[in-house]
Amino acid sequence: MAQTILTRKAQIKATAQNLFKEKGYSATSMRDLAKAVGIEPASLYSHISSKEEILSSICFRIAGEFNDALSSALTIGSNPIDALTNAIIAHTEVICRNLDAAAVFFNEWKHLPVHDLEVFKHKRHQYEEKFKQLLQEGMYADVFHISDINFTLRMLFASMNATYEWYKPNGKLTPKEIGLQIAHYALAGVNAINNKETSFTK
Amino acid sequence: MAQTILTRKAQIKATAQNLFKEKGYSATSMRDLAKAVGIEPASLYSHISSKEEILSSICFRIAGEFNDALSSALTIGSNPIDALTNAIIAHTEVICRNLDAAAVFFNEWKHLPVHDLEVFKHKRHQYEEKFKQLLQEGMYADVFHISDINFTLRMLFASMNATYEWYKPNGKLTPKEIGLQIAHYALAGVNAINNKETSFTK
DNA sequence: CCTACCGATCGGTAGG
DNA sequence: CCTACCGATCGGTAGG
Repeated sequence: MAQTILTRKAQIKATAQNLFKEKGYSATSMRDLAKAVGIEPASLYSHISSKEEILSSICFRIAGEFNDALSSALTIGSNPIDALTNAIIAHTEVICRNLDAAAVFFNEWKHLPVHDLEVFKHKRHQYEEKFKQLLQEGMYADVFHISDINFTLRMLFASMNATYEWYKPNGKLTPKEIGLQIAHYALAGVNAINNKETSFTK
Repeated sequence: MAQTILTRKAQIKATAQNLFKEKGYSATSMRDLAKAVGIEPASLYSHISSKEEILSSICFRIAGEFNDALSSALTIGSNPIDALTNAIIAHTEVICRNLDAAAVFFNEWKHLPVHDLEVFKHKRHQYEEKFKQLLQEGMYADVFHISDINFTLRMLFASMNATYEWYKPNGKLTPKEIGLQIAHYALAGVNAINNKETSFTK
């Protein structure tokens, strides 16, 4: 019984992720969602309390995955290059194994109810600050040479976050390889001292 | 008289660009738009024929600006590095002088009516191909060293297109400086032979 | 999980 | 550019 409810709830969330990605949150109606799930619109409310709640759960679940993946990644590396590389790979892997939800996370967060929106923006800022610290540590160690750290941070997140737009699960690059390539690209831009030895430069 | 109509129409479009950016296309109602313009909802239809038409005009106007800017930029440069740098600067400048419209262009194109959507995707693909050719020309000239050209193209567009998210008209970087920085970042990632002489590496 | 239904809002038109 | 209005659709509830 509880099993059935959880499964249906998970199905609703997975379907919502896909619809929100394809049509956007506002253009997806609860009737669209019900139809895709195969139940009547009113029946959705036995499993979820509101449309906004679905969006919040998607956005905060992904936020949590990013945080957890980063924490795990940083327990491994030691020097700035490895630490940044591992962080980039971890971030990219989260996107690649949550393609629909990541698209919603990046494009639909502005439709979060006001309170959730504030929490969301705060969490995202804190997360980005951790990457900024990784860059700073590389600068202190004189291994990264960065003239504008905020600009570099923007380039890095732009490179990583666009991954959901083009990654294909059956493509030639694995999520890990993509992360590594992005890391090489970023390390070159950051003029890391060993960028001549990366496989990217071939 | 014609002047008044044109001015009102321009005002409606400018207001729509701003609302579509802030709230998204689907979540912006014609009543929201009318209120922001200061007229009754029905009065909008004296100047525009439909909500979709506003979106189409925004998306295709920006597409045209990107194309025109790229054409102008490529009449200047000669060697691959200058050509790519000029193209990147041109692209970035279009974004920076059309902040609202560029955000709509990047995030709301999926709501275009079907026919316009097909045309839009085709134009965008053609435009991206021109940048791909610039990368290829640099490879033929042995001045860029790229292992995966599609990957590099994605990195480049990700870096450029994210600009609308953080550019501030009164910030310390001008659009041209931003374009130049992105070009240096990209040229490092592409291992251009002169990347050690760029100002970015300081 | 369904039937039946609510008030609010949607894009857009008629007619001036 | 406005008043008046249309049918369609919205998110969600009552009650079973």
